[in-house]
Amino acid sequence: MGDPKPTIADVARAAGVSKGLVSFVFNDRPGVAPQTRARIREAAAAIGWRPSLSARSLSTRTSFALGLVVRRDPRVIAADPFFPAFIAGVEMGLTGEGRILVLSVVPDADTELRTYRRLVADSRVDGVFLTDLRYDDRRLALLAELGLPAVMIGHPDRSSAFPVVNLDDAHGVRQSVAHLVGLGHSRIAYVAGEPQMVHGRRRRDSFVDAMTGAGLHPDRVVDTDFSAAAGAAETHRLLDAASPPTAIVYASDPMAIAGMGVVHQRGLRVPADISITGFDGTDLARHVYPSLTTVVADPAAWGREAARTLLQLIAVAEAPNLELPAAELLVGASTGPPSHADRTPYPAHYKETPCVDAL
Amino acid sequence: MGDPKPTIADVARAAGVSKGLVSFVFNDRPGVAPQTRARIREAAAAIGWRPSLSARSLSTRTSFALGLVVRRDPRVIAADPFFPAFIAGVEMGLTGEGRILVLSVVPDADTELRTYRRLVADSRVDGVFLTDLRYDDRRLALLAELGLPAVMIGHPDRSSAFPVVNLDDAHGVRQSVAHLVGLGHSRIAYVAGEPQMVHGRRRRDSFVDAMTGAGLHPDRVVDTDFSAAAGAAETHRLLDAASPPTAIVYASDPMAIAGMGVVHQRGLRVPADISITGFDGTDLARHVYPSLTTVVADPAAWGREAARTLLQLIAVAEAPNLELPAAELLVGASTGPPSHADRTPYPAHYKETPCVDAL
DNA sequence: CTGAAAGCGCTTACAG
DNA sequence: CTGAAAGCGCTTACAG
Repeated sequence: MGDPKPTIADVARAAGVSKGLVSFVFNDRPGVAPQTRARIREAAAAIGWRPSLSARSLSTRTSFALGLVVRRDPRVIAADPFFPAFIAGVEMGLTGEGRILVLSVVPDADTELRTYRRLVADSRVDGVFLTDLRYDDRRLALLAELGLPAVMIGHPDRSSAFPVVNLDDAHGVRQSVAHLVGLGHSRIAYVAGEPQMVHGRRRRDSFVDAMTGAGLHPDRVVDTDFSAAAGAAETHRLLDAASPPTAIVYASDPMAIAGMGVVHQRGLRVPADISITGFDGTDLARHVYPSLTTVVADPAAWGREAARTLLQLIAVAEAPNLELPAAELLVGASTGPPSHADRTPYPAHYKETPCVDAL
Repeated sequence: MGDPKPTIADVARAAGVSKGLVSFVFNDRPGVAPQTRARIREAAAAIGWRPSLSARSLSTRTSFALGLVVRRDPRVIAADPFFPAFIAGVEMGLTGEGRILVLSVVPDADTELRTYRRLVADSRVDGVFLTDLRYDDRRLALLAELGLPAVMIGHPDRSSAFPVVNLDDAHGVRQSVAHLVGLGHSRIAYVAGEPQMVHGRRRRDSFVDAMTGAGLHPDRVVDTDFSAAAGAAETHRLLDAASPPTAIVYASDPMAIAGMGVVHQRGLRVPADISITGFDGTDLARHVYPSLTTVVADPAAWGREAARTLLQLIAVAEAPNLELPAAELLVGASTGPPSHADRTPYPAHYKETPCVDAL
């Protein structure tokens, strides 16, 4: 058997007070004499008692946990550096708060909504992080109906009572366009993410705006599912066009790297023939050749601040919106001036007759 | 107020039985007449009652949750496709079991051990997944002491009472070596992961064994921290050697892709000058140029089976070890026969005098 | 500022 | 096969 776990009654007995008083002390409620408070703390420490979470959960209807439900294709999420960094950041924001993170990965919208319902029905979480907001996102109404506190990661498409923690990633897209225009590009394409996602379309819109603002036609914009495969396929399509782009802006680093692979496969050079920019600032982007010009954000800071905001919302029923430093362009070696004349694609046997032999 | 949530008492009243009997039915305990059982189920469904998890947790000392504590540098984990896929698999194994996943990302060993202690002290989880097993892994003794059920993802370095769900990844490394040897390579290098991790060293050992078995000297083996930066740095070092390798086997796809970047940066060709193989079978590996020869495993299946094993262990106090299909080599375009003669590195201005212009 | 008691909503021997 | 009661370990009005 060993020593049975001490309970609040043991502490009360040791300190010569009632259980209620011990509870008051451990919940920082006023109305306990400082010396009594100290005596109770000492008694608890001596006995090695900590309040039972299960018991507290039952009487306070609190779970001391936060939830993150991720609706993504596992294949896509595996290539996306956002979530691991975001989660690590959330963890930082939770440190010392005695709360944990409940994670769920779901394949589709129905499962997603069912998962939230269930988390609430079982009192599994005290609040949730809303990532990957979509247009007409059904989660907003559901969570409002369920009365579950939530913090939105990025702005939604409509007003909502939940606080927003935002990081302006569109800024990085605008910088990408400005950078390319500054280099002399005019035929710039954009390989977007999922258009159903608010951040996906917002980035795309900011590309269109930046192009229009520069007096250029944003007529080479394609949507994808964010996968490397889609990035590669759309790159082929763009390059097959009668008037192919001289630069391509991608909505993610994996897609940009896949696109770079396509460019190389077709015997074209980066950036001499095609300039390429990514989005995410992944570690890998710095180590491909040529190193990727990309947009870096700080998803860990995003997670940390989102956690703090959610904890505040849960604690005092309201929390202000928060704006984080915008995503910034990091210029690598994958962007450069376009060639002065339009070039036709180089012969596909480039790779069979490698340049190095020709030197 | 709305309608207060129904309790077990409401169901008992509606069914005309005692609360205890309702509890028996919902816990599938024997000794309830089938018709009574049905009547109680109906009453509960009509009322919309589900047992309160908090109340069950308090009386049964069960949390209905499983834990995963990941000790990894967020930057490295972001590039590693293992965890997202593994977690998605765990989710599949949990479906319909009414259990959730608690995730924690920690930076170091002390925090890691403290996290397990805390999960147990607060009865947060009924069992945990042990990934990234290390030599002299202190978690094994700690969890045994705490009495927390655990399932080991891969074999540990010593015997342990916890069940193992294994996937032979070393097989893929052996296949990589055999593939390269078959192509005619003899100077094959290995860029390993962290040597403190059992799977890291086991893969490295199997590389050494495979080389020795082929009558070759495994004298080009370097350790890394699994980061793309380390993969790139070690690649430079290997290629700077007096007798550089003609093929490099990497312990991860991100390192292999970074290594490929280095090779290209130095004006060498893949695979004409250097063959490269990776490990993980990431989506991106198929879309770099040339496409990466890599080793594919099924981390989602690993997660699913690990979840099932852990649930079984928790339910009946024991579960058998499980062996999953081994990781298999997937040949891409990044491996080919070596050049017949030793070549010196090509001039660094390769990229300034591109081959395509020379055509 | 303090104490005794009810309540959170289940589970589980125990007696019948 | 069934019922009444104690217990899980807290929190929280309520009375003093």
